[in-house]
Amino acid sequence: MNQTKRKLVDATIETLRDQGIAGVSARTIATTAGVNQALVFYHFGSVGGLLAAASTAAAGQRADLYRERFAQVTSLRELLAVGRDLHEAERHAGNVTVLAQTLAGSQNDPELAAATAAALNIWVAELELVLDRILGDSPLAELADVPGLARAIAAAFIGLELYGGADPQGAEQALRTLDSLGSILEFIDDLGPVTSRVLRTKIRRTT
Amino acid sequence: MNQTKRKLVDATIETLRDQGIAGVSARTIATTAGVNQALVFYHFGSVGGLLAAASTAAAGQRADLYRERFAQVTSLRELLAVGRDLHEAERHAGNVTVLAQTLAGSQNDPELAAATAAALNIWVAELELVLDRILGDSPLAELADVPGLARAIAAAFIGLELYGGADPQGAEQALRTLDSLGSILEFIDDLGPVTSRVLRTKIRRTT
DNA sequence: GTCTATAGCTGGATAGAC
DNA sequence: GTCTATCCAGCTATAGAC
Repeated sequence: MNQTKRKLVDATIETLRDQGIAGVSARTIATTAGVNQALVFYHFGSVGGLLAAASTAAAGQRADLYRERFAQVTSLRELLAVGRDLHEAERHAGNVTVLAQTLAGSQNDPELAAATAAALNIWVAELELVLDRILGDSPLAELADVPGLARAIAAAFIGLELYGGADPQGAEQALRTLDSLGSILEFIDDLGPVTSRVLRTKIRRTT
Repeated sequence: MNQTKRKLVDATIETLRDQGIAGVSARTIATTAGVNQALVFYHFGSVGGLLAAASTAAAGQRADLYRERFAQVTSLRELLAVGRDLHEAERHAGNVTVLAQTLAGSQNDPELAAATAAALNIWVAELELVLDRILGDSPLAELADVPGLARAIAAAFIGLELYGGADPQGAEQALRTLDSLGSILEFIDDLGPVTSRVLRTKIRRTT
């Protein structure tokens, strides 16, 4: 990848983090990158194209970084802990914000919507791997189908990220509660065979 | 409230729903409202002021509408069902999208951030009421503190809304899984006294 | 309270020199 | 591959007629 292209992608992430989707333009990005505004169109065709590329790049790079951490997760609580770390680290780097903001921008830009969905799927795929491994034969796996759960977690994570932008304390409060919920789910995970069977039956009856 | 002001607020909601935060401007909103663009500044001072007003209005009106439904909720599953209805109904009306998009716009606009946080708190307050009533003395209430849980639910809901804009099928999959998770939590809610005690002990040990 | 008109700026996008 | 220069559309915001 070209040096200038990379600079533009990095600058897009930075601009998205600091200004939000409403603050991005070929000019603001190019200024941040220290290159000429026309290069946005030369390299990416349009601002939307650059946003899409940045969205994909941010997700790809970061998922690579966290793959090893994910691989070591053996419980829901640990998964939550990784999520917390990721939240902290990426809040400053801006990679989660990129997803949140491009997601918001996807409303009126089908091309960006496709790219953002693809970027999100990178994370979702990682989550599916972890969940498959963690849940294994626990009662949780039986009903909380892994693909759906992975998507719910990713969406909730994005929502929390955005929420934190408007109300940091509220978001922190929510995060603490999620830790507690993790304990509950872990409890389910550790159920004895008898109680576990009761749960299974109960669940089958309600679905 | 003035007729024109109302028209502008309604048009803002509509524009936010159809174009996203990146697509709003005094002109696009005024055109949708069928009034002159200068009136945005006359009535609301700035586009940001109008966004803030729309955010507050959308949340207030809708919370009023759903208060009765919320009051009849007696279980987590029912709460989820109301959430699903709200999701469906408001996706078309655009009131949830307003929150999601103004939340995204809050990144670089402190005034809008404050207004959006206030709007979200309207929903959070409703949720707290319901959760307090539902959870009562269940084992869940002991650790999943209600204020944090209410905020987590609101944030997740917003995240799902945004996610649905980029990947409708993925969002639907996630929603289905949340229904299942509701069953699990209800199971916890119905635990016998013995198992319930085991859970409490376990939880105390981990926090 | 609502309109027209306009100043002044920033936006996307392209042509063409280098 | 990068730059300057430029077109034109759209933007916020204000002044002033009605």
